[in-house]
Amino acid sequence: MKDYIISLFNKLSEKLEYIAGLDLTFSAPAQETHGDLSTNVAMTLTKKLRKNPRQIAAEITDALDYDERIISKIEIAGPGFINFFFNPEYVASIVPVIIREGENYGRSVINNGKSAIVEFVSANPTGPLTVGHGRNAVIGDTIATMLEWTGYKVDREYYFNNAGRQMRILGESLRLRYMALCGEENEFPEEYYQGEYLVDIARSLFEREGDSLKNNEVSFFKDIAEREIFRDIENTLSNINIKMKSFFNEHSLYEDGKIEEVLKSFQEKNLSYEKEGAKWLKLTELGMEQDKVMVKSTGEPTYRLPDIAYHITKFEREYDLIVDLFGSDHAATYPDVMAALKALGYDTEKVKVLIHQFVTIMEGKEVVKMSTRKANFITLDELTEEVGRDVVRYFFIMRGISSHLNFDLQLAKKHSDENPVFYLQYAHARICSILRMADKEGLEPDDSLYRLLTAPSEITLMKKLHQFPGEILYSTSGFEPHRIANYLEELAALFHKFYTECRIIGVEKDLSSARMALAIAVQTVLKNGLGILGLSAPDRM
RNA sequence: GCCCACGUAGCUCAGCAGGAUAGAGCAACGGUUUCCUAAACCGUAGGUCACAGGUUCGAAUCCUGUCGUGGGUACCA
Repeated sequence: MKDYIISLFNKLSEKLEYIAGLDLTFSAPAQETHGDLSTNVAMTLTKKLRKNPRQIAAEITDALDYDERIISKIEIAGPGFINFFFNPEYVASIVPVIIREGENYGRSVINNGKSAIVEFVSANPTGPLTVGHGRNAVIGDTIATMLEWTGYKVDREYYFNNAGRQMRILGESLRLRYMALCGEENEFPEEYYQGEYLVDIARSLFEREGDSLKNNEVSFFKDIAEREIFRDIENTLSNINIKMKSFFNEHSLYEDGKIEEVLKSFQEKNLSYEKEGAKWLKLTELGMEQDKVMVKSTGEPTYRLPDIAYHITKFEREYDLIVDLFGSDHAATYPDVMAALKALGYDTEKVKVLIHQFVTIMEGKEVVKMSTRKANFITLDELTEEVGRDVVRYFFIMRGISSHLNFDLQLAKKHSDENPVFYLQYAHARICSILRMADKEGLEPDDSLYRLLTAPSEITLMKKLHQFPGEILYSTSGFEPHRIANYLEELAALFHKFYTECRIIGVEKDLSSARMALAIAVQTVLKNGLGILGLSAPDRM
């Protein structure tokens, strides 16, 4: 609908010069009496034209040449809004369109031929994924799907680091657990990984191999811990419907010599220096506040160097769009990396860094502090088992990524039936049920009869259906997956209202067929939308 | 101290490319089923959009400051 109005104004700019090049905005007014779409152009032009806004609005509307089959009325209201009213018949013509496009309704081709990589989760394999990682996982996966719906070919990637201090401690933790089973008394240090999962791994090792592994090095145990934990992580992700295309090991950057290459490039560009035995990156020269260490005096690189090298591989893999999704605890790290990449000549415009805020876990009124090392966490698996995949996914996607999220575990467990996700799924199940029933009655849908759909609740419902493709585009360009969830809730509400006001079965036959077609259109959009969010669309509940 | 995000109904949160009377769910109260699924629908009540300035014809939305919350500010990632 908006597209049509925009095309009108584009044509208009030939007649009225001052329209050309304007940043036009059209929005759906809050009140129905204000029309279907509204624009404030006239008000924004008052200064430039030195005229009364209503006068300008009149000038514009007089010059507009529109198709009366599409627009029924244009009026000037309030301080100078121009309100457009659409012809109900045009609104209803969306039904056959949706039925024709089916599972593709809402997809667009604007990014066809382009490729994107979305990096997310990226938790180091030191323990099971927690509820905290869940938000990252679900947001990342949904954004990837949204990008696919606009035409991108998308790769989902998980980046991890299996070297360094934390992993050594992990290996040592497992070794100690194992040695204890072999009968060797030991003290388990407080700073080691306390989690039960390591005890489990140790136990299965002992059951399989007895005490024959006693003399192995720490690295042997580290490898085992890593392998087992990764298996667990992949399983956890698959439980909430997430499949990574690739797992990128930081260590490979050393083996390929990428790290060395980056160091050399910085040296060549005179962007690094040595001080106190460490190698520093001249970030101050790139406009940052202070220089940072790239290689510690111990010879180990800090996260910056591999992060830079890793991003270079993304550029070398020739993605058109590079999306990084981090929790706010990583917010401080990426500006350094971006500045460095830019200095090395990479087009950082392609990189979109998304920062989501943390989930605060509440147990009633108590805040639950989680730490993988201290093992006082709630795993994502536990949560999924408790409330189900759909609820987990919906919970993490339904709010804006920049808002802090409170998650009351007691509430989630107790009132899981009241989760809004059921509201959406119920609307879908209800439609399926009606269609089953109608089929039994020998009724058939007929989308060519859409002109019969004129009831107010039908019209508002169909206007909502019109908005779906635009909503996807808008949500995707702003990386705002929660908007899809909000949209679907509104659509479901309008359907439920339609359901209570209009009967599908038991009315005149043609009207019945037209309403069945409308129901199918709603079902299609719900299913497509739920699919984008990674949720199931049940046939019955 | 400095940097980032956030502060909207009792609770959890939408709205924030400036627009017309600030919304939803839950919780509270009341109503709707001889009729396609009541996991639904309708209604009542609930607000100084943290606070104070500023920009604007117009601010929950943009800017500045204050307060509060979370995160960061390491030769941890």
